[in-house]
Amino acid sequence: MSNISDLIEQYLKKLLEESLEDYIEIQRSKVASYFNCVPSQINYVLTTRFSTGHGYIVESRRGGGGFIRIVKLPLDHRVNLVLGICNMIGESISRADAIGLINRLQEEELITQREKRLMCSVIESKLQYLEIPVHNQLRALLLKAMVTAVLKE
Amino acid sequence: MSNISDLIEQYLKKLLEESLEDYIEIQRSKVASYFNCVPSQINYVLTTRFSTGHGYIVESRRGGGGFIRIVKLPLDHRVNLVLGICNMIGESISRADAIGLINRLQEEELITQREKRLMCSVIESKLQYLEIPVHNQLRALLLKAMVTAVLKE
DNA sequence: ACCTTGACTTTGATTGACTTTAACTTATTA
DNA sequence: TAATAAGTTAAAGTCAATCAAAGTCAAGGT
Repeated sequence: MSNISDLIEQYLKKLLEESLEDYIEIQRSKVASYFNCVPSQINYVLTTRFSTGHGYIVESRRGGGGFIRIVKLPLDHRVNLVLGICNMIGESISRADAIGLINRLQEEELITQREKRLMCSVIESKLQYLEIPVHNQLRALLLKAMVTAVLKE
Repeated sequence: MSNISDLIEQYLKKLLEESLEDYIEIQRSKVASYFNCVPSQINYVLTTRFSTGHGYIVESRRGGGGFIRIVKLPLDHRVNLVLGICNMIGESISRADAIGLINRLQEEELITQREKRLMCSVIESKLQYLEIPVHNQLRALLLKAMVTAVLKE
């Protein structure tokens, strides 16, 4: 215990709990200097403890007035389902499997018809520049991003 | 997060919303002194947040009695809508412009909050690990596919 | 294995010096 | 006197420098 990363993790989770919203906005440099560490340490904590796999979404903006926003996904069974789905998708997925999964989501009424069309259009768009293996990875990446995004609420 | 540019953006959008017309006319120097910033800051906001990519047209006149007119393009003529938007997107689009366009679609209530989040997640997903040389082109491709999927009907 | 650090990169915002344009005012000329 | 040219002032435009973040990555530490 009490390595800096754990302390920062606890600190951020406390902030999230105290927040009236389901998210917090921090400044990387502020948090870093509060903990007397280099700024990139914050990135380390974010990627190791606040990934989508852990039920968080991290957004940010650089430049003057930049910030990092940490969104906590509500942990109802729907979300668990989707986290499970993300796990299922893994690093790579075929076109057919992706479409199948999207159809499932729609049958379960987790997404609307329009959202299904939208997601399928992404999966099926002709990415003529890419090699096949990269294509499967790209699909997985995009699909997970999309599934996560529709839940974030 | 209270950088001046964001505040100016909000201010102008509010003016546009309150306006009875589909445009507003401002004086650069007035707005600048209202926000206590240099006049060219207004230009920065206009080019980064009110580009045609974002669905606005900016016209102006210099000299005595000069002004800047910001026209909000109605994105609502269903028939040519998809074609027009795809045209706007072109072969290549920056991350910022893509997000701006998606925001416009939502403001115009052509897409829902969830659909917006979904689309943004695609645009913002971290593709950097896959070695794709042409991010801007890929973005354009995906965005056009999504717009078409969700708006054609 | 996980954590910590720091050099380097990328993105975004702010500023100010300089340029261009348009309207107004005054002087000059047919 | 009316038309035109020249000068003055009041805008807006451009661009490059600088500042202010956050991101990446790899090397080293525990």
